[in-house]
Order: sequence, then structure tokens, then C-alpha cells
Amino acid sequence: MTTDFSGGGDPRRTIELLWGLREGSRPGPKPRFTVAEIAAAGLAIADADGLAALSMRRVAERLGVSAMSLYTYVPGKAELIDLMLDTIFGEVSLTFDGTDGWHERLERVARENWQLYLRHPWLLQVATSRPPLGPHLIAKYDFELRAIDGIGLTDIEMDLVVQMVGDYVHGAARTAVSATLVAQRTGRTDEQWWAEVAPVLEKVLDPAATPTATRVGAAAGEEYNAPGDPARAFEFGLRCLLNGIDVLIAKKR
Amino acid sequence: MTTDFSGGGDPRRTIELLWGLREGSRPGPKPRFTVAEIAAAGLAIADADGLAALSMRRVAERLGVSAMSLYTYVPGKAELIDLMLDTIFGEVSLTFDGTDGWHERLERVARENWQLYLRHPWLLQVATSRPPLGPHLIAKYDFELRAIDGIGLTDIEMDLVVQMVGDYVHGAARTAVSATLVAQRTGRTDEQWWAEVAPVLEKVLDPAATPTATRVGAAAGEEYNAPGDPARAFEFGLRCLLNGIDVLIAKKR
DNA sequence: TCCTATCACTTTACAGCGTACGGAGTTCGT
DNA sequence: ACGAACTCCGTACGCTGTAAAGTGATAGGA
Repeated sequence: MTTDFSGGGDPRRTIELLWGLREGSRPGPKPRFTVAEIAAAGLAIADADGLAALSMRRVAERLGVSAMSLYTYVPGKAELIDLMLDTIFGEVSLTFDGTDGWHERLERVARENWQLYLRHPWLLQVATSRPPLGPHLIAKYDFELRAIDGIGLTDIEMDLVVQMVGDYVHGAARTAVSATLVAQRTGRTDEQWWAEVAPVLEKVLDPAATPTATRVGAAAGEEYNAPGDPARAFEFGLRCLLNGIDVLIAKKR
Repeated sequence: MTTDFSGGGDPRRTIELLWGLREGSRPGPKPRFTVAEIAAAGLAIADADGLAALSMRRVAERLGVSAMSLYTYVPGKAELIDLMLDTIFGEVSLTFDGTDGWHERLERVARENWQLYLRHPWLLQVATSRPPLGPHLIAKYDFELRAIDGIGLTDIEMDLVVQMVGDYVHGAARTAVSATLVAQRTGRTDEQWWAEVAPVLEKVLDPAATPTATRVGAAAGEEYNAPGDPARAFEFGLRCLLNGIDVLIAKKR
């Protein structure tokens, strides 16, 4: 569900902002805010009301200035989002205290990302294939690699494993988050939705044509009381993924 | 990267549209289009220019009518997107000719979804936690379940496995698609982007602080000439996932 | 054959979006 | 004291989904 792109603005300018270059005393009025304050204001809005509600006017209003003032701090909305991204990457705790098995460490990495998506659902809507190379992103990448360093994988394999876990967690988190968001948005619980849909579906559906879907769908519906159980699906998928990496390492020996 | 929600409109009305209820001769002028034609027009726009370019006015323009005319066929944009979804789900070929191992069959399922995302990148931006329960979606779900039917999994486990594969493929496809989209959007290749970014990054980055990221990042950069190689990552992740399911089944015996 | 309910289609309107442009006022180094 | 650099703001443009109200065409029932 990507809508905005990280790296959509001028990447050099973004990095300068992220690392706090361009400082020092200069002529003109003193800035009323720091770049971090702008990012924090945007973050508060996106966390509360989603990325769709994040507008330059709204951020400005929260800071008590006009919309166009923001453009003296930030080249545009794309760069603002990049700043918000690196800010939340800073929330990840970067130490594996005590856990010395890569299995637990990689699980920690997955859960840390999972939590990040749950705390900041708008993160799911930002494509980060050219990520904002800020200090927190790089520290996070380092942390994730350290989870599987020195266990017999090549550097490329390490990158691939981190990528894979990231991809899976993103997919699972998206399912989880969108389930709660769509309930909020429509004002209907999954049960209410199903109660509304079921009678119409019964009229048109031919169980004989799709017996497997009918059987499993019924079983799942009874078990979850909903189209699915995202948290349980995440636990299940995470275990499978880790087992798969076990196999990969075992084969190399 | 979800922006729009499936099931955002009236779900009953959506199902009626999807299954072609509400037919028969009625007073008033003959409709100039079928619902499927409306969906096809929207699909063409979303495929060509992305979901952001999909507007009621643009769909109407393509059909040669005014924007508001569409509302006689479709209650709103949300339902239009649901129709588009079920349309592309119909592209999935639903038979496993000759392959009798679940490994190959599940791989087929994953690749079929992967291709679907590559053909219709806008699909990545639609949250389908309450899916449009049209004929093609249900047939697709049935197909995916048949891949792993009768191999010793419970019904719930079958649903979880399909969910897991779907989540992973979505995550991996998103990475792949956004890599090509961001290149188009910015008009810069990954190499050009890196050439622009690298000098600034060198100034601020301390390799001693994040040695693992520095080492692996350098190795990955040399191997890919880019931040990553999405197609290769997908192959790697898919293999891991399938191996993980192997372990799950083996443990049950 | 005529009446009327129903439908297809239209124009107009609203509030909100990112940001280009030009101008006004403030503060620094010299 | 001066000019350059800076912060900040008002206005404007074309875009969005769709509510409201009006016009004209068409079917079935009388």
C-alpha cells in the first residue's frame, strides 16, 4: 500500500538535513523551530490520523505558522516524510542484551519492526527502496545485521536474510494494521461486516464449485470470528521463516 | 503502502455488482456501458499511471461521459476499486497441470501472485483485509488452498500458510515494484542516485560506529550496483519460506 | 395510446491538496 | 549604517470525490 516515496525529494539536501549540516550563525531572523520540531509535528499528525491527513497546512497550523513558512525549513513534503522516517527509526532499541543465539536475535529484529509498524501505521504507506540515509536508519540496519553476523553466512546472504525478514514483517503488519484501520474507517467490526455480507454471498456462492475454499473458509471463520487473525498469522509465519533459515545454514555445513 | 481500502464502500452493493445481480429490464434509458466496462476503464488508467492517477473524472473522460454519470453505475470510487480488484484476480490461471508435489504447487501460487503485482503495481496500494468477495477472488483463494490440500495440515494451518505466502510475496513485490517506480518517478537510476548521495554520506558517516552495516553495505553495493536486487531477494526468500513449511510438516509426523 | 415511475446523464458547487511567486519585515557581518 | 541573507505570509492554480438539483428518455400498466 505505498503512496509516497522516500527519496522523492533532493537526496543530498535530505541527508544534510538528517545529519544536521548547514548549521552556524547567519544573517536574518532566528528560526523559530528546529528541523526536528517540524518532523515531530508531522509525526504527531501522521500517527494520529494517518498519512492522508498529513498536509503542509496542517503541520503549519500545529506549529502556529502559515503553510508556506515550512518551506524555509524543508524543501517540500517528500523531505519532511524522510525526516519523519529517520525519527521513528530512532525508536528501535539497538542492543541484544544477554541473548546469544541468532534465532532469538533475529526474532527480536522481526518483533522490533512489527512493533514499529503497529505504532506508526503510516510507515506502511511509504516506499523505502531508496531510504533516507539518516543516522538512525543506518544504526538500525547495523543492528539487524549484527543479529546474524558470524554464523556462517556470506555478506550477501546476510543482506538477503535481513531483506527477507523485513519484507515478511511488512506484509504481515500491513494485514494486521489494515484490519484495525478498516474497522475504524467503516465503523463496523469484522463480525458486523460478515453479518452484512454473508446473506448476499450465500445467494450467489456455489460451494460445489470451490469446495476447498468453502471448507477452509468456514473453519477459519469459526476459529477467528473474522476474515483472519493477523497476530497469530505473524507468529506462525515468523516461526516458519526462522525454520527456513535453519535449513539454509544446515545445508552449508 | 496502502492508501485505499477494499470494502470501503457498501459491501452488499459491491457483491451485487460483482456477481451481476440487479439485472433485467427496467424503465428509463438503456445504460451505455456495462459495469465491467467501467472497471476496465479504471484498470487501464491504474495500470498505466498508478492508483494516484485514478480519478472519477479521468475514468469518465476515457468513456466519453461526465464524471457524475459514473455514479449511476457505481456507488463511489471505493466500489470501483473493488470491481477492478476482482477483475485482475480473474487473470490468475487456476490449474496445476502435471505438478503433483505441494512444493511446486505452492511455488506456483507464490509466482502467480508475484506476477500479478508486477503487472498491476497499484494492487500493492490497496488494503484487502476485507476483500471484495467476487467470483474471481473466491476462485483464487480456492486455487491457493488446493496447492496444499491433503498434505497433513489442518484447515486452519492451510489458511495460515496461504496467508503467510501472500504476506511475504506482497512485501517482496512491494520492494521490487517501488524500486522501478522510484527510478521512473525521479528520472534517476539507482546508480545515479548513489553517485549523488555517496559523497555527502562519506562526510558524515563513521564506519567505526557501524562496522557491520559498512561492511555488508559495501559488499551488497558491489554485488548489485544498487541498494538491492529485488528479484533475487524474492527467489531467496521464497526458498527459505518453503523450507520452513517442510520443517513444519516434518515435525507433525 | 397515454401516464408515470424510474433511470441516465448533466452542470454547478464545495472544501482541501502541494507549492510557485512576489513582497514585507528582521537580523547578521562588515 | 548598509546590503545581503533570512523568516514569514497572502494569493493563486489546477486537481480531488461527490452532494444537489435539473433535464430528457424509456419502460410497463391503464
